[in-house]
Amino acid sequence: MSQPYKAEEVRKALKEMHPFKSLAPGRNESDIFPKIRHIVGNDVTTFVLNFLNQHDMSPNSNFTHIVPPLVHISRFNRNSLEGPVLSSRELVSAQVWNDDYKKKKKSGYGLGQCRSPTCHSIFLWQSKNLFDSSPCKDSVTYNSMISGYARSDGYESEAIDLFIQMQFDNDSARIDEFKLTTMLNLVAKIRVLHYGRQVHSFMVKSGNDLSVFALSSLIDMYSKCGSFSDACGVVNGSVGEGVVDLVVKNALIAACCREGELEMARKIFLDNPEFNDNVSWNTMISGYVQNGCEVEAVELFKRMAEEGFRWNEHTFASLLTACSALKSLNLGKEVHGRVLKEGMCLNPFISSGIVDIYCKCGNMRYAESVHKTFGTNNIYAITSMIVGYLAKGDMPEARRLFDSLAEKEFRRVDRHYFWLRKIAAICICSFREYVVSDDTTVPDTVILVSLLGACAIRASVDPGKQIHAYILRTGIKTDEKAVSALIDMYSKCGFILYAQRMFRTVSIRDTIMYNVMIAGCAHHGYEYEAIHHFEEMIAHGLKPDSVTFIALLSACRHCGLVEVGENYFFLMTKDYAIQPEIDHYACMVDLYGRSNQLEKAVAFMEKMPFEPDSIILSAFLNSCRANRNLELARMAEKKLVEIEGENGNGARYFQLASVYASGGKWDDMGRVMRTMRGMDVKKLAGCSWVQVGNGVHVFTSGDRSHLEAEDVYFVLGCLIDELYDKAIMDENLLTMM
DNA sequence: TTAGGGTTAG
Repeated sequence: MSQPYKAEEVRKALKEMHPFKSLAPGRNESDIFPKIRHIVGNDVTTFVLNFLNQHDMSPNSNFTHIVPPLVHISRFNRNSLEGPVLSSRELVSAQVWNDDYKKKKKSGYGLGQCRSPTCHSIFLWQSKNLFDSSPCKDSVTYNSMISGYARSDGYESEAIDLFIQMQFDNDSARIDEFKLTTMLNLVAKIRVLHYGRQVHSFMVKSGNDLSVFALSSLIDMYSKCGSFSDACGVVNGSVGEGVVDLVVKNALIAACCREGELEMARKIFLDNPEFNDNVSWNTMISGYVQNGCEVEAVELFKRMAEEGFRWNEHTFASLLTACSALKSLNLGKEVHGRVLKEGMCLNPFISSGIVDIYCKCGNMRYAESVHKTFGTNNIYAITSMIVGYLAKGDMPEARRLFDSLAEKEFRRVDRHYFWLRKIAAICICSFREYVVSDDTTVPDTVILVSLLGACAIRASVDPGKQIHAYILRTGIKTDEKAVSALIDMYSKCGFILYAQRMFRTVSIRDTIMYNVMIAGCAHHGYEYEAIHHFEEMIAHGLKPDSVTFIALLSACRHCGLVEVGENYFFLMTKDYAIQPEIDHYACMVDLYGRSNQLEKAVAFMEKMPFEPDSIILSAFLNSCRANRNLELARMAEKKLVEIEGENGNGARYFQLASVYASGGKWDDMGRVMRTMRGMDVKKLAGCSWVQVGNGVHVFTSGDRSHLEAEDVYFVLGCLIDELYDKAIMDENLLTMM
């Protein structure tokens, strides 16, 4: 027996949509009903989605009762209100899995991404009502309901309960292959290995473990639950040989990539390549990205098109992740252009990926622009932007974006939202407040690393020390990343001796830890120690990366070690195959400039594979000023105007004016000053600060406004005298030698 | 009618 659900009732339900009145004051249902009917004849699904997107769909909402008829129409009754009589089972199916949902999911525009977060639960809530009221439930009814629960975040235990309960309640609803693969899908999602083993045992006992659906689901479940050997065991260890089903093959490739077994993944991928589809290529590209092989991912991306496969949203999403990791602004812009051409910018994965690239490259202006154009409701894009502003130390902007979240409908239980609350601790609260206000959750080391990073940016040693003490007191196990963050924090807050002491006490060091230590030594004028640490890391068999060389070259430029710097630059490309980035080139130009070798700096800039950016030219301008070389300064000015435009960065014009002033070229200086006129040019004064007790004391050049300025300048005078005496002594010593 | 593989944040 099926419960009928007639079209007439749908019409009645629609006519009773009294809450519509509250949407537009003055309208009544007679205005609304023709509109609905009109839409039903065209694209009702869009209407339903927009409706769901625009309104509160919590279970207590006034609108919830109209969801079933709307979904009903969208699924079964496109062209008229007169339609077939539907059973409750069909309605359950319609609401949990309507055709449009599947189509949209396949094209990358899943409902989960385009409607408000509360809506999915309302589909389920309505489905459950229908399911409970249905007098006749068969196996398919149960499958639909279990599948609906399994795919909805937060309803996983309901799926398990229903799966168990069904075996006691209903003789006609037997456990079949559909239910078992659905349960495997659920286990893969919640990642509980022993549940997976139970379902697998059940499949073997009931003879449901041999179909290609079972195989792919089992491989996926074991892989996602962290048991790669079990995933391989599903195909009897014959990985890559005789895999007949493409989905099974792709599941295996994905499992290998997840495990970091890229060579094995590549072997399976290249075995019978004629069977590969877009998913195979996308899985392989994504595998390279997941394992830090971004360059290979970009190469494969190119080959994919060459071999006649079409890029889709998944392909671009992986490629964007690769560009972010490479921090390549040029590549990012190229991909951005391609994405615009392909019309994929509405996909939330894609738009947030583009925002992320610009944030990682530090170009917040572009990031803001993309973010505003392609939707401001993407929590990933907002997270990237907050982190981008934090990395630049721009706390007010980070705070502004965080506050904007309060107006949006992100789910409070969403783990992304949960993470953002941690950022709030960085932006807004002190660590002490964070610990007190959030004492139900012990922060993990990753959170602590973020907090320490913020302390380092703000050069706030006190909260940094609090966090260090908290780690020691609570006995939280610190990994290499946490120790590196502590070393970095102490170093950037000016406490290089603490940083060095901490570094010495650690027995296991990785490349990142050496990088922060080398950079710390370089910044504090311990150039030879920086070089010593580099040699030590090589001796320990660690592989330096591009950051290592930025830190090393930075050390060289601070003490004018031109030849040593040149050697490292050469070593980096030849021995370690590291492609120099713009930061490496900037270090070299600065190194030549500071050593008064302007011709070498110019020759080096001319050989660069890309145009010098404003940072390089700015460093070069400083050298021109020190050397009073006005001809080269004019050349740099021309380039700067090309890069930044006539209305470029005001600080650069100040810099340029001071170059001309230092050479007595008052006409040129006047010209630059006139260019600045009418522009909103502000120069942020450089300043130093020192924390004494609970107070921070800030000093700018020539500033005598401090209450104790007289004493401060007296001590400063003594220090200058002492340095002067030392310089004289050094000079005498050199003469004697 | 209901099940399988590939895409984002620290």
